[in-house]
Amino acid sequence: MRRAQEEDPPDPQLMRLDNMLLAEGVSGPEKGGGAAAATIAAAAASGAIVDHSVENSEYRAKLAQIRRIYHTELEKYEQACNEFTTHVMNLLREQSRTRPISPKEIERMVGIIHRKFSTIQMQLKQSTCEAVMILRSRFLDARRKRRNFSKQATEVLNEYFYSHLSNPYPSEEAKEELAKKCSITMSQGVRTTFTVSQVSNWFGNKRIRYKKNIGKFQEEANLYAAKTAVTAAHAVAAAVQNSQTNSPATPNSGFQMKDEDFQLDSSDSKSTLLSSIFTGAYPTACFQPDGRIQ
DNA sequence: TTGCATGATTGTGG
DNA sequence: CCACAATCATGCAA
Repeated sequence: MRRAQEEDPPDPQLMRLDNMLLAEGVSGPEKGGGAAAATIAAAAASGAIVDHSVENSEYRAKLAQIRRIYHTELEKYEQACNEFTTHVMNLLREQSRTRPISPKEIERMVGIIHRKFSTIQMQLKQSTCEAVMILRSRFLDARRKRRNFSKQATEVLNEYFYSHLSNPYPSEEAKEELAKKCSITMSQGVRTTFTVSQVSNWFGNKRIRYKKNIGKFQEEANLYAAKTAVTAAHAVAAAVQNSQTNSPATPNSGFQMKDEDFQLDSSDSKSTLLSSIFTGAYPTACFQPDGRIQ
């Protein structure tokens, strides 16, 4: 009775809960996850890749389970509320024989009962919302589902990165190309798609991390530089037969990012590392950062 | 179990 | 919208 005013206004929180349940497809008509599918589609469109076959169905199954529980509970409450109301009405009717009972009193009693049950409903809605949120975060937050790319995919990306060290900003088309290549090489595992945004992410991360600690990446850089150099050398060898150039490797210089301050000083250890590689296996290759043979 | 590697997201600036 | 920087959350090896 005391808390009559608590529930009287249309309660913004309840509306929020209702809206969310509706949006998630928990309340509302039972259909094969129209809203749920939309949610997933939206997540996928925004760059978060959801593995379609397995994850999607699992998500839907769980959501359907939540929906089932929600509806049965709701129905139970509804029923209980009605039963209780009629019961109280009968009692009042009984009492009306011994004392006068005003319609106002009846109304008041009914109101109290309904409010009581609506708070219970509210709790149900709240916990359902929580369950859905947890489910969503479990299944739709890509960060929780991070998988390392396959070795081959990383290889492809690294090859491009180190062969375009002077300007490691692939164009849109280049990104698409890379994404395609990576998709092909990512045969094993669940993931079958490699998107442009993943390529962008990768290059973004790579650039910043390379720049942050160039030393750490030297070995890798030399590896890929040598790799591209040797392939390029083969290509060029077909065209240019007199490869008399035998200068020691002029290491990757002039790594330019958008920031001016980002520049490789081509002075230190890498020269020795490079020459060790080049004197061994690729003595004739004199490469540029962007992979061109000089 | 811990520390580092790494893919994705968020916030900021151009 | 893009790149960057910082940060998150997970994967993985020591």
